Amino acid sequence: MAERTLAGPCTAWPQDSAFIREVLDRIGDKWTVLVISTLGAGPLRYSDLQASVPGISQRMLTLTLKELERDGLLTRTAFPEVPPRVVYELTDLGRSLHEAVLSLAGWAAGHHGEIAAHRRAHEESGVGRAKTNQLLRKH
Amino acid sequence: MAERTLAGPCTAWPQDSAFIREVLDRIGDKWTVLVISTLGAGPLRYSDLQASVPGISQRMLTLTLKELERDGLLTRTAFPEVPPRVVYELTDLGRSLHEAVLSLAGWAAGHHGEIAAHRRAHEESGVGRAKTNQLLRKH
DNA sequence: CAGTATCCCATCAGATACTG
DNA sequence: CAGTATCTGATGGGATACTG
Repeated sequence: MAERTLAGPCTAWPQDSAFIREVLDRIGDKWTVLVISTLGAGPLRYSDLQASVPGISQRMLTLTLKELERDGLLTRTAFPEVPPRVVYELTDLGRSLHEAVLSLAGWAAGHHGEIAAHRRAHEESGVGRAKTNQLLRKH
Repeated sequence: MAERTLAGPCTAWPQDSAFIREVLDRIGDKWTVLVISTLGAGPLRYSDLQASVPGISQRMLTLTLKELERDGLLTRTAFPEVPPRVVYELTDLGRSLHEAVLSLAGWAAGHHGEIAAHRRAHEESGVGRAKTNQLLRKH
């Protein structure tokens, strides 16, 4: 087990494939990385988070925060004042995940142009001409 | 733009947040990383892929492969024989994504124990005692 | 302010059956 | 062998209304 390459049949790395699924289930949803990245700059209260993540609903913000807190990626601190004030802050674990996501973002920024080009090429050669035989008999 | 930290309000990094979404939409699904990692060891034909990724249905394998091909992450080569033989192979782009995913897997393997511990702690203190007041008035 | 509680629907993915 | 086609249940997430 000196080299962990995670290549070949999944049955050869059942543990690792389970771990990957766990992380991807965590960060693969619509809002988690946005919340984590937003908190990457420092602690924020609920309403500020909602303002900093455009489009997120109260429901999804609350759900996302609860899951992240449960997994120890952030802390929730409620101040017994009126009106209430609740502050969310990344833990060390949360910050380390943020860094891991950043490296993925680096790949994304570096290669998304290449991917976009491939998609356009595919639309032209595939939809435009080659597969016409298959597409024409649609109803 | 010397430092790309992806921290703070999402409105401060609209481009990057879009790129992240694109990658996560690609690798965040149930099968993509498993297929990519499986092909990381070398080219495989359709039936071998299905055998190497336990639980995947024909439908999902086909869909996943099509999307990966469209994005230029792998190539599909059909040999005009009978019975048919189709071989899938990662492109350079696909291999670079595989590496990016590996670093995430490294984080997962290194920290999943910590996360699991947090979850257990949460279940004991949260479900077990503290939030009883809220839980008891369930219907 | 910081959440809960419901309703509702669009998409995802599994199972099954069929085909070049 | 390498797919396609169709049906269907699960679930993710938006909109809206209400509360301590």
